[in-house]
Amino acid sequence: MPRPRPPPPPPVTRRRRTAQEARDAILDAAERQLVASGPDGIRLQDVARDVGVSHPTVLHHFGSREALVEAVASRALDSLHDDIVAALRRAPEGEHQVAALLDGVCEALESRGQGRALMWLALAAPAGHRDDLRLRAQAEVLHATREARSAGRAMAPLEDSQFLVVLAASALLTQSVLGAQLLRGAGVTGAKAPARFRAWLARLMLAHVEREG
Amino acid sequence: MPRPRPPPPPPVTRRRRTAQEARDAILDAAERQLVASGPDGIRLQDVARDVGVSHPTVLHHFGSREALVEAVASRALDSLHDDIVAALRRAPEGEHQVAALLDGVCEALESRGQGRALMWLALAAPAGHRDDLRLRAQAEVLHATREARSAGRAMAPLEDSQFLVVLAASALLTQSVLGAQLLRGAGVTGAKAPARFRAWLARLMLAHVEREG
DNA sequence: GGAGCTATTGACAACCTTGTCGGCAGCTAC
DNA sequence: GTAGCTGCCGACAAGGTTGTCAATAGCTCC
Repeated sequence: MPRPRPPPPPPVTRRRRTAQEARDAILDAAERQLVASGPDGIRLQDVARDVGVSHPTVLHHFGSREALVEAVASRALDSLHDDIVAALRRAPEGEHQVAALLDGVCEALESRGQGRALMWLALAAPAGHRDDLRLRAQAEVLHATREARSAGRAMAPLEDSQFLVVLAASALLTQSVLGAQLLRGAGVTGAKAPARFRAWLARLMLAHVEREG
Repeated sequence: MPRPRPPPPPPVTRRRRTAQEARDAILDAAERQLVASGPDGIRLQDVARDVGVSHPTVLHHFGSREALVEAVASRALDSLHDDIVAALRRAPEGEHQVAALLDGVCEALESRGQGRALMWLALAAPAGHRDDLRLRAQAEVLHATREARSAGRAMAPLEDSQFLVVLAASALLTQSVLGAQLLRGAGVTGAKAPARFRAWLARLMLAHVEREG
């Protein structure tokens, strides 16, 4: 007779969510952990406490820690991708197009720490496992725009547009991870330094495009 | 009488290093772990096994895991800084100066995974703890060079040089972490893609400097 | 009101990690 | 050779992690 009645359990009333609500809440908490401490920093106990459930509940919904990490990583990358696509679509026409575009992507990378999440995952990935940065389409759009503008004049090769996209992605991603740290390290001061840097980068890219076609 | 003689220990002959040799070997192993799995991935047991000692030996030499991580991080960052300074000094004069410089810094970042180590540490750092990227001196050297060249003509502000250095650092660092992943994601193919990208970046920077003074 | 489904839970197990401790064993100096 | 310093080790402790399981308790449907 092993303890037929454990000490009368405190008459707490359990909250019962739908499976979807529970999964979402758990993913939210896990994503915060991912951004803050990386995939290895995701602890079932912490996530559970954050959501207000016990850790077996997390396992009930995701099966294993590994599956949870996979789920949160997929969701974060998809959401980042969607945000970036939305930012690109939102970019206005005209002179300040590039600057606004960079600002939009920057917002997508930094608003919820998605840039950090991406970098964590890239570092932790077992040697090129996640290789879908999905920049190809953006490079092609940029190149098509340049072709339309050039109107038959000398035209830079496709690789030039690809490199431009890679350069912008590198700069914005690094900014989202290192924050103002890199700028401060170089001696740039002021609260608006990141914004100034983005504007400068936009001018640099624009000048390059106008020079090279 | 608790086991006065455990099964006669296998007559292995211990290897006895000097304290310095042991510390260095342990740091080497811990650094490999740091590059591969980040600071959180450094396990005393793994490091010890890698070196060929028992884990209490590691604790004997460093006192605690935290101290070991701190030591390996400091050593890695110092070594990276030294390598980069050496690469900058080595850069030749003349037209291909910038390209060679980027190649040198790239080598310093990638040869032993130092770029990955830096990014791991930046991500894991508790909100701007390590802020010494030490780019300021390099920005100032670049600016001085430009001033000497400009010879009194219109001169870009110091911030322009600082942004240039930040941009180059971002691109090279991202390359060292994401490797060819980013380039492949943008649609760039070929084994020499990273080198081509660096050469392209060098031309871009050079063109900017010649345009802006 | 009652039955069934299932989200939820406490208790437990197995494992791994850091850290401590006493003692063993190379190396050096005398 | 032998005494001492100290690098090194086996064994153990304490705490934290993931994962299992049987049981509980909300919610919906009848």
